[in-house]
Amino acid sequence: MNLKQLSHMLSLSQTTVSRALNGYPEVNEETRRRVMDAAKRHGYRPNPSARRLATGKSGMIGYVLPTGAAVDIDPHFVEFLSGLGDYARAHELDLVLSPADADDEETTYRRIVANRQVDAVYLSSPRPADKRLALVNTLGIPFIVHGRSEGFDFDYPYLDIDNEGAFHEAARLLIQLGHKRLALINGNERETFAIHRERGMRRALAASGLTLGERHIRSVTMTEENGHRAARRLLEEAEPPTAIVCSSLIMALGVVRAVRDLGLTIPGDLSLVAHDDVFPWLRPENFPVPLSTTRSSIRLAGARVAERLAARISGLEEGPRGEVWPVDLVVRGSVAGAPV
Amino acid sequence: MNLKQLSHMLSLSQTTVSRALNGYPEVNEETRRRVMDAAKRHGYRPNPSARRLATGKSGMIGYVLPTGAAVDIDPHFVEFLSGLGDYARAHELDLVLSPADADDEETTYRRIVANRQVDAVYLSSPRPADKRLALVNTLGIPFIVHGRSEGFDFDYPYLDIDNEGAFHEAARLLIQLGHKRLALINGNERETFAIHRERGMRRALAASGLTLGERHIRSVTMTEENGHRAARRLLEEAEPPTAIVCSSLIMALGVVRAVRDLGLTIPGDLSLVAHDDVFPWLRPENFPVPLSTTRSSIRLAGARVAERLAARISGLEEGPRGEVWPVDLVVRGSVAGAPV
DNA sequence: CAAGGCAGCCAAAGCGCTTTGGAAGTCTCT
DNA sequence: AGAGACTTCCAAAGCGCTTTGGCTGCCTTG
Repeated sequence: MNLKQLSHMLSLSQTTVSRALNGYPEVNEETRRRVMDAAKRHGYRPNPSARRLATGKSGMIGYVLPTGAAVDIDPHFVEFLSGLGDYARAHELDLVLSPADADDEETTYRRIVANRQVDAVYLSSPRPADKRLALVNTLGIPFIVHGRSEGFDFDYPYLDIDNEGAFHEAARLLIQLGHKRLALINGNERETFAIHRERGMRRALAASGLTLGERHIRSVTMTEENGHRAARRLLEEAEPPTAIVCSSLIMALGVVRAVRDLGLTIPGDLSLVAHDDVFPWLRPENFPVPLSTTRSSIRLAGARVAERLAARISGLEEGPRGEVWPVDLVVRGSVAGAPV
Repeated sequence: MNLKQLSHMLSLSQTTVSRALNGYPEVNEETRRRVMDAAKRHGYRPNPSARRLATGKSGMIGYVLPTGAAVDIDPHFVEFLSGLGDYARAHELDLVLSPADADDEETTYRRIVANRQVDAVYLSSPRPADKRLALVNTLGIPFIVHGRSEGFDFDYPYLDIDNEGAFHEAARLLIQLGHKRLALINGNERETFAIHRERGMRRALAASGLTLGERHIRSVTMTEENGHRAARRLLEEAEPPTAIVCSSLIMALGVVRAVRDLGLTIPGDLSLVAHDDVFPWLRPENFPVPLSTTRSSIRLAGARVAERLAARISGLEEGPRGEVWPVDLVVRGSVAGAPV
C-alpha cells in the first residue's frame, strides 16, 4: 500500500494525502480525518526510503564506533545505550552504528554526513581540542557531545557530569577525615573527563595546602588488571597513600584485590572512593567492604542525549547549550579516618 | 556530484555510467575505465538514499535491541559488537540498532522488514521455540542467529559455541578430581545456552552415576550480586557442593566473594570453573585465585556473524547452515581434588 | 549477400515520497 | 456586484539512482 494507491481510493491527490498525514495546515480537518482514518485502516506506512530521498531526513541518529583489533569498546557504552534506547524506542528513532578505523574516524564522519545517513550524531569520550568535534561542527550536522572538550573558540551542545566537582568532593571528604597522602587512579589522561577529575582533586588538596605527587597519580585504561597494578605500585611505595580515589568500579575491583594481596584492609589501612556509572551487574554496595562512590547514572545520560538529539532534529533545541549534571557522593564503609 | 552530472561530463548516458560503476558486463572495458577514472577523480559517490529507493537494498545490517526500564543490556553485547564492527568497518557495512519494547519485539521486526531498513538481521540470546526466530524466518529477511534455538521443524542459519560440550568437559574434569557434589550457577534458564550447559553437566554426572540435585542448580541473571547470593545459598546448605561451575565471569566475582564471606578457600574447600567470554576488562587469570574457565571469544563470534551476514546478503551463503565452535577448557588454580 | 547474433550504448520508466506553483471555489468587504 | 483574500485541493516536477526494452552498427555464418 503506497501513497498513490491510498490517494486513489480516497479520490484525492497524493499531495493532499501527504499533507494531511504530515500535519500541514492547508487541508480541511474533515478531509484530514478521512485520510488519517483510511491510512490507519489500511495500515499505510510511508516508505522511509522514498521519504529520505525526497526530504533528506532519515529518522535515525548516528554514532561512529571506533574499532580495531587493539580497540576495546568501553563497557559503559552498553549502559548508555540502554538509556538511549529507552527514549529512542518511544519515538521510533533508530541508532546507526558506523564502525570506523579508530585512527581515522574522519572519513566515516564525512561519509555519513555526505550520505545523509543520519539526522544527528553524538560523540562520546571527547578529548581537549577533539578533532571529531571540530569536524562535526563544521560539517553542520546536528550533534551533541556526551562529555566535554576544551580549548575551542566556539561553543557546542553537550551533556556532561560534574566530574571536577565530584572528585573535588570526594577528595575533600578524605582530607576532612585526616588523610594527607591521597592518590588518584584515573582513566585515560587524554580524555577530558580524566583531566577534570584530576583538576577537582588537586583543587581540594590545594585548599588544604596539600598536593598530588607525580607518583600518586596513574592514568590507565579502565580494566580490573590495570586497577590492580596501579594500586600495587602505589601501595608498595615508601610512603604509600592512605586514600585512593579511583575512576571506575571495574578498576576498584583490582584495587581491592591489590589491598588483599598486600595483607592490608579497607578502610583500616586504606580508604577508597570510586566513581560509579551505575551498572546493573556490579554494585558498589556489594563490594567486600561497601564502596563509597561518586555516582551518576550513565543510563539516564543516554536517555537525555537521545531526547536532546530528537529535539535538535525537530528544531526544538538550538544553539550551543551545555548541560552539566551534579554527581552524588555516596558514603559507604570504604572510607574512614586516616590511620595514625 | 551526481550521476547525471558525471554522465554529462563523460558524454555518456546515466545507464552506461551506472552500469560501468556497478560492474555490469555490457560495457566496454575501455569505457569502464574512463568512467571509473572520472568517478574517482571527482569523488563521485552514489547517493545511498536514491540507490535504496531503486534497489531496496540498504547496505546495513540490523539488530533489534530489547529495551525498557527493567531491561538491562547484556554487557557481553559490547564485546560482540567489537567483533562485528571489526568486520563491518572493512566492508562499509553499518549496523542499525532498533530499540524495541522488550515485551513486543515483533512489531519492530515487522517494521524494519516492511521498511526494508536493513538487508539482514541477527538475533541473539535465543530461547527454545523462540518467536522472533519463527517470525524472522517467515518474513524472509536474511538472518543469522547467534546461539541456537530448539523445537522448530525447520532449520536455520546460526553460529553457536558448544555450550553443552564445554560444560560437559568442565564437569568431567571436576568429577575426575573426585568431586561428587557439583553445583551449577547458570544464566537465565529460559535461554538455550543455559539449557545446553545444564545438559552438558548432567551428562557428565550421569556418566559417573551422579546427579545434579534440584537445590544444586541456580538460574539467575548474570550479575555479581546474583552470583554471590546463589553461591551463599549453595554453600550454606547441609551438604554443600565441593565444586561449582558458573556461567559467567561476572557471577564468578560474586562466588569468590561469597566463599570469602564464609571463611572458605578456593580451591581448598571449593573448586570453581566459570565460562569466560573473554572481556578485556576482566580476566580470569587475575582472579585472587586464577580461575579455570571454559573459554570462547565472543568478539570473534561477532566478526564471524558479520562475515556470514555479508555473505548472505550478497548471495554467497545460502540455506540453513549451522556452525558450532568448540570451547577451550583452560585449567588454572581454582580447581583441585575434592576435600576429604 | 541476407540473416542472425552480439557487443555497446541510450531513452525513459520506474522506485514512492515531498513540495512548488498554481487553480478553483468560498468569503469578506466596499 | 466585483475585487481581494483565504481556504482547499491538484498536477507535475523533483530527489538520484537502477533497470527495462530497444536501437545501432559490426561481425559471423551459410
